[in-house]
Amino acid sequence: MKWSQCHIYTSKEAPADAEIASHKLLVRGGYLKKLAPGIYTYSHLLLRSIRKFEALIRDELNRCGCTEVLMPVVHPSSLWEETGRWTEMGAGLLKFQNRNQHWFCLAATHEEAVTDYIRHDIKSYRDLPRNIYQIQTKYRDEIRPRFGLMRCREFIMKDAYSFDANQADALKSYEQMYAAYKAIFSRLGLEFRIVQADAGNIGGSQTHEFQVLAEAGEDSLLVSTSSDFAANIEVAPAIDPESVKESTEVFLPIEKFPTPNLKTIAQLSEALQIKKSELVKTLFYSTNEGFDPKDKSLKPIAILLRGEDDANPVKIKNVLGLVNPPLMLTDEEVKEVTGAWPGSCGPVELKIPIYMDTGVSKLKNFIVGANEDGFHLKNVNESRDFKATQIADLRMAKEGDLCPSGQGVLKAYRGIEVGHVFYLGTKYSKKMQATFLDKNGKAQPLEMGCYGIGVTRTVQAAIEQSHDVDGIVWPKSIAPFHVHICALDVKNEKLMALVRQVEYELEASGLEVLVDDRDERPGVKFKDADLLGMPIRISIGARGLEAGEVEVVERKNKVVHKVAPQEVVAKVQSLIKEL
RNA sequence: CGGGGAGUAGCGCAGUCUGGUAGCGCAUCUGGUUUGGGACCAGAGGGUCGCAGGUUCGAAUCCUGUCUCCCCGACCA
Repeated sequence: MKWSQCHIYTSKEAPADAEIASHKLLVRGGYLKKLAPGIYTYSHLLLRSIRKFEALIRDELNRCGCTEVLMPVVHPSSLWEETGRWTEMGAGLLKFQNRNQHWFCLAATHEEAVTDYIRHDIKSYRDLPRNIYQIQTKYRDEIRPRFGLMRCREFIMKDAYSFDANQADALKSYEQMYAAYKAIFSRLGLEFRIVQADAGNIGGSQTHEFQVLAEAGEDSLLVSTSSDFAANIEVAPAIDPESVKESTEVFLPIEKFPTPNLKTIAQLSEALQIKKSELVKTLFYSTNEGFDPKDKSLKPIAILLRGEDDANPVKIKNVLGLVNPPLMLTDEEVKEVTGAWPGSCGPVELKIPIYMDTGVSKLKNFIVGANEDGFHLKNVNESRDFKATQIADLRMAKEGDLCPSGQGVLKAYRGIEVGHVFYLGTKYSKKMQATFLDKNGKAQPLEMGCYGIGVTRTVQAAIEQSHDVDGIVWPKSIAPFHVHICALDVKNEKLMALVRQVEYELEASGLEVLVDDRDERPGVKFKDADLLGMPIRISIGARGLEAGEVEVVERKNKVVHKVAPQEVVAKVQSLIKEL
C-alpha cells in the first residue's frame, strides 16, 4: 500500500494531554485521534493492528469451540432491570431516552444480553456446554478517561460467555478459557502475568486477571519470588515479614497526653520517636453503597491500621460483604462521628463498628487519637479499652511481605489489565430465569462464566511494552505492515521501478508492505519509519542502486543488512521468521 | 464528587502581573537552492484570544458569571 493513499500524518510533538509513552507515540504516529475525552478514531494503520489481534483471538477461541455472534450496543432498560444492574452500575452506564421516552443504555458489558439471547433456546442439558463470544464496541462512562486507549469510554472488547450444566463443567470451561487466554497473549509476544483478582461488580468467585507488565500500568501486582503465587494488590493477603513479631508486653494503664499540632502519623512518629509501625491510625469509611441516591444516611465504620500500612478498600468491601468498595468519610463527617478532626481520632469509646487489621492485633500499649482535638491516648489495648467488631486482614500487602504459599516473599510489579476471566455461577441465570432441564427433567439455572479481553487496550499495552526513543517497535503478530519501504528518490524512475518490483515480490510472498512514496528527504522518511515501527524497513536509494544493493533494516535492534534486490524477499522472510 | 492547573492558528507555546487592538516554533501553500537520519533562503495563508456580561476612550490582559479540557484520588477490559 502506498503511504500517499493511506492518510498517515505524523508529528514531531505529542499533544500536551498525552502522559505515557504509548499514548504519545500513538498520537505522534497518527494512529490515534481524539474526538472527545475517552473517545477516539483509530487510523487505518491502527485498525490493521486491531484486526490482526482480533484474528488471533478468533483463531484461538474458535479452536476451543467458542461461537462468535454480534449483540446490540443499545439495550433497553428492562433488560438491565432484570438483574438490578440498571441502578447498581451507577453512572458508569450511559443512559438515554428514545423518542417514546423509553430508557436505553449503551452496553458496558453483555451478561444480560447474552443470557437473554440463549435463555429461550437452551432447553436441555443436551444443548450444553455452550460458549458464545463477540468482538464489539463497549461504552463505559468512565469517571476519568486517560492514557489514550488504556482507559477510555468507548473501546473494543472481546467478551465471551460460557454456559454449563453444573459447577464442575463450568470450572472446566473456565480452565479452557484460561488456557486459551494464555495462548492468545503468548502468541501476541507480550510479557504478562496471570494474577488472582477481585471480582468487582460483575460478581462471581473464581477470577484471574491477565496483566501485561509495564511501569505505566494502573494496577499493582505482587508476585512471589519462589512460588507461582501472583495477585493483584487488591486481593493479595498481607502477611508480615518474619521480622515483625507479636508484642509480649503486659497491659499498662491508659493515659491521655497532649499532642498539639501533631496530626499525621509521620509527625507523631517524629515527635515521639516511635516507629510508624508501632503507631495505630484510625480511618473512617461509609458503608453506604452509594448507588441508591435516596439513601443519604451515614453508616460509618472505623478501620484500625498500623501507621505505616495502607487500607485496602477491596478487602474492607469483602469483609463487610458490600458490592462496591466503601467511601472515606470527609473531614466534617469524621468530626461529627468522633467529636474530633482527623488526626486526633481513635477507637476508644467510639460508638460505631470497629474493624481492626490483624497487624494491629500484634501491638500492645499503642497510641491512638483521643477523639479530642490535640490529644492522644497511650497504652491503649484492644479488648480492655475498646472492642473490635472484627479482626481481619484489611491492609494493602506490599513488597517484602511473605508469600501466602509459605515460600519466599512478594515482589511488586505494575501491570495493565488486558484480560479477565470470571466464574460467575448462577448469579445472572437465576435472576433472568435462564434454566435448562437436567437428566431428571428438572429445571436448573445455567452455570455461567464470562471472559473479557480489552482489544484496543492490549494493542496500546503492546506499544507500552515495546518501544524505544525513536518510536514504536511492533511485535510482528500485530504490526500494521510487516515491511516499510522507504523510496528515497521518488523522481528517479529506475529507482521507483525497483521499489514497485520489490513491493510486488514481497506481497506475492504473503507479506504486507507499506511504501513511503512521498516526495520527502530521506531523513524525514527514516524518522517516520522508526516512529511507525514496522518490524522491517527497506531503504531503496540511488546510492545503493548504483552498488546493486538495498538496505534491509531490523526495527528492533537497527541492524542493517545490505542485500542484492533479488535477495530481498528471502532476506526479509528469514528476518521475520526470527522475530 | 473532592483537590490542583489550563483554555491564544492544525500541534506545541509566549504575551495576561503593569490594558493600547496578537506573536514564536512545528505543520501548510508559492518560488528557488538542496537531497542517505526530521534542509536552507525568500514570501504567503490561517486566530471573533473558550463563552456571556461588566469596567474603560480602548480588554487576550481587569471584574463577575459560565462552559470545557487536563492532572492527582474512589471504577475496570
